[in-house]
Amino acid sequence: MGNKRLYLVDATAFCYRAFYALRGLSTSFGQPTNAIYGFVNILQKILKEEKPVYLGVCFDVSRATFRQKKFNDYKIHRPPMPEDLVSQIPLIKEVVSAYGIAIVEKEGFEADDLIATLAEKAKAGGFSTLIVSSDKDILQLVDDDTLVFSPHQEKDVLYDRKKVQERFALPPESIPDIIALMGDTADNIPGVPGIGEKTAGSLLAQFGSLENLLRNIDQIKQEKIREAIAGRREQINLSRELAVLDRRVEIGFSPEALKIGRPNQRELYRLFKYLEFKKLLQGLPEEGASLPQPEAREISDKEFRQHLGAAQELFLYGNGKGGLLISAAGNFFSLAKPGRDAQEALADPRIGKISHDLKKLKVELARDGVILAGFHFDTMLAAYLLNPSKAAYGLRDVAWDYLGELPGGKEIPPQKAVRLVVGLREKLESELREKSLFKLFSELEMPLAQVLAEMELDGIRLDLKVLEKLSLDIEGRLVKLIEKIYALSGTQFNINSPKQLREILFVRLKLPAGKRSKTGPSTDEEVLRALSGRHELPALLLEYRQLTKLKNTYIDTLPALVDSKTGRVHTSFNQCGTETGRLSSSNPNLQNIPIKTDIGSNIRRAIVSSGPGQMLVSCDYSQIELRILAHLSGDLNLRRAFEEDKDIHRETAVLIYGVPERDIAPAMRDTAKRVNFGIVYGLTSFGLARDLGIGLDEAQGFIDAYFTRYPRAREYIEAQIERARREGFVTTILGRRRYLAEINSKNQGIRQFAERQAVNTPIQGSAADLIKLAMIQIQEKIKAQKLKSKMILQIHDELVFDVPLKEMGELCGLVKDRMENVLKLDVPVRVSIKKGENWLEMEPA
DNA sequence: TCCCTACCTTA
DNA sequence: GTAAGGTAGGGAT
Repeated sequence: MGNKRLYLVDATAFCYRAFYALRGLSTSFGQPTNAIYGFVNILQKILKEEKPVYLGVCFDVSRATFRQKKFNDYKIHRPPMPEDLVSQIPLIKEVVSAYGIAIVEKEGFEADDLIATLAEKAKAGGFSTLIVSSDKDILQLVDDDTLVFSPHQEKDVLYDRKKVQERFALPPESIPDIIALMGDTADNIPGVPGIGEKTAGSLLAQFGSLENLLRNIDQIKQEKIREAIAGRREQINLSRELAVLDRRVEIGFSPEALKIGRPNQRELYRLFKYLEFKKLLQGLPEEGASLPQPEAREISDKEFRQHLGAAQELFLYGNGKGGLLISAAGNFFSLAKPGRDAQEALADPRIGKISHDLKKLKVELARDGVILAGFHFDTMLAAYLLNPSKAAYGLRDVAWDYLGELPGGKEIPPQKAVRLVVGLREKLESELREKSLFKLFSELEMPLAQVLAEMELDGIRLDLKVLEKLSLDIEGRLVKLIEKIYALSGTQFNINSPKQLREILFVRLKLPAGKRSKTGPSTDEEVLRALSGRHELPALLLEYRQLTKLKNTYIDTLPALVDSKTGRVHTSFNQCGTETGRLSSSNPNLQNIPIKTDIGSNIRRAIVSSGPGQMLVSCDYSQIELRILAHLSGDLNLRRAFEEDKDIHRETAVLIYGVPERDIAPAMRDTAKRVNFGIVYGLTSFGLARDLGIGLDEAQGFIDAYFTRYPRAREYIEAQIERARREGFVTTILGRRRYLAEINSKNQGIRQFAERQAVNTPIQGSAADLIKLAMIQIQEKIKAQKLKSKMILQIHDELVFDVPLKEMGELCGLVKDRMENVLKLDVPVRVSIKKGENWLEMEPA
């Protein structure tokens, strides 16, 4: 055969598949794009892997196909193409054309028939054909010159005669016979009930052909199948006719017409930009890449002062090598290494610094001994406040969202980056002002960024000896534990693998499976605890899990993160890592150091003050979220409880059980405590029942009682949900926003999740506002009073300080004052203070 | 090497 | 029932 190969793609089939596989993808203005995205990905895969020269993309034009005319029932039961898919078809065709690829379609014919015809004609023209399709009935076309490629998530399959034979035990010619028996849901061809791929195959193998089978129905051994086939002769014959593809559609075939032309990059860029396909855009050459940009001239430190002039603002972007790209007073220039004059300007708080992620820049510059101060405008933080729910806040992401520019390539050239920052600053500032977020931005997040940079740079001292000893202890316990686990299991396996563990527990030991995870029976803590009464193994597994978790996550990991220069660990506080306004911490995450179990909390003994004569001080907000609920809702009973300095959980127990305080048993207080927690999370009867291990009715009873006694808490909760529905977002005490797009979802589960977020976000976010503001003021005071104390950690409602003994009194006083009085709430705010040599052994200060 | 799932740690 | 980050396994690449 000729060495030229024709590629034919069944576009309609892939559009359907992508449409149902990638639910929910659409542009910001509501154009669904899931089918387009899925199709383009398949197309790119073919282009990349096969490098076709001749390629045709075939579409159905399905109004009154010849099949419908011929067979009245055909596809009349099939619902019309969904509206959201219909709207994507023209766009897919535009993309295909932009790639320089021919579209094949003919009024009244399906893609399958066009493919059958073209493959037939290609043969005569000396081409071999590779059909790209996931349809079963296309396999009837497979022969020596015609192959079918079926791209699949797990495994692509290339069908030749042998492969078809392997799968169906029959040659390609028999495919219509198979479909006549088993049906084809994708094509709405009815099958015989009870007959699937296997039965159809074995029947046909036995009788040779459908025709022969129908002639000798009485020879079918299984009674049920015999009767089913006998009763459907007519339908089976019709189905077979439907399954046979038409290889003689009147269509011209000129191979040259299917030769791929030059892709129109501009058109692809326009389409992908319109469709908001960021990843695909990055694969294209950058728009205007050929246009030269004015060069940012490298200047010496001597020239710096001239270029700076009287500028009060500096736009900065790090080049990653300690150098800087700078824009000042409209001049663009670069600085290989900041000299004396430049360093002075960088450290001068009166000269405002503008960049994307100033905290990171400050930390990087500090490594070279360069001080950065005067944080003025951070485009990353601005974008975060405008919408804290974005997946990423890199310069590329923000430039795309607010300037519609998508810098290509892996890294944005610093030259380009500083220009983007200049453009973004103006745009973002006006949006912040429009949404009344500018004050929160400039008076809270901007100064906080500087505080966080200082905390990161200071770092935390570890006592490595403590960790070393813990590691050895645990190692020893694990060795014995593993031995016992293997013995009880009767085999050695990877205990860390939930998959293998599942096999041991539920197959080998035949223990009863509990709840299911996505992939099978769960082996999580709850399940293991439930099983621990029936067998020795689950309890050992729980201990194993706890010990390996502690060892791998903390004990053996923390020492590796000690900086060799400073001898300390320097966590990163992520200022745009949460949707509520909280901080997050990583590398290492010091916000989830164990405390709840004895064995775990030992790790805290390794987190120590910076030296002799220093102590750690931990300052904790008491019940801050419930106090904020009391403030925001104005509920009288909640407010009174805090004003009278009551134990809030006890008080809640009194109210929901309706008994005097002296009759509140510890278990009752505990129940009330869980209800209080639940309220803050957007309580449901289902969730509370699960947590308390009680029935739904009983849980609902507690919730009803709660809201009867705290009526304005209920009003507040309803008002938040209502607000989110009406305006699309909720806000915190300082006006921080979180958009909740799914609050009006038609899917009940999704909608209710958004409702719980609407309840929780103002509370959690307001608490975050409060502590962030306190951190700024505390840092100011520490500096103003020239204290040596350092704020080293924030754990959502707790601040940790490293304090010289002689500053203890002063520091504790100022911290307590700022934390408690930073904002005036309608209820008192309480902070408790503990001190100690390490973060575990602490006593009240 | 990258991505997803399962599990577990915190407030 | 809210909000995070980290590790390991395992499969796709």
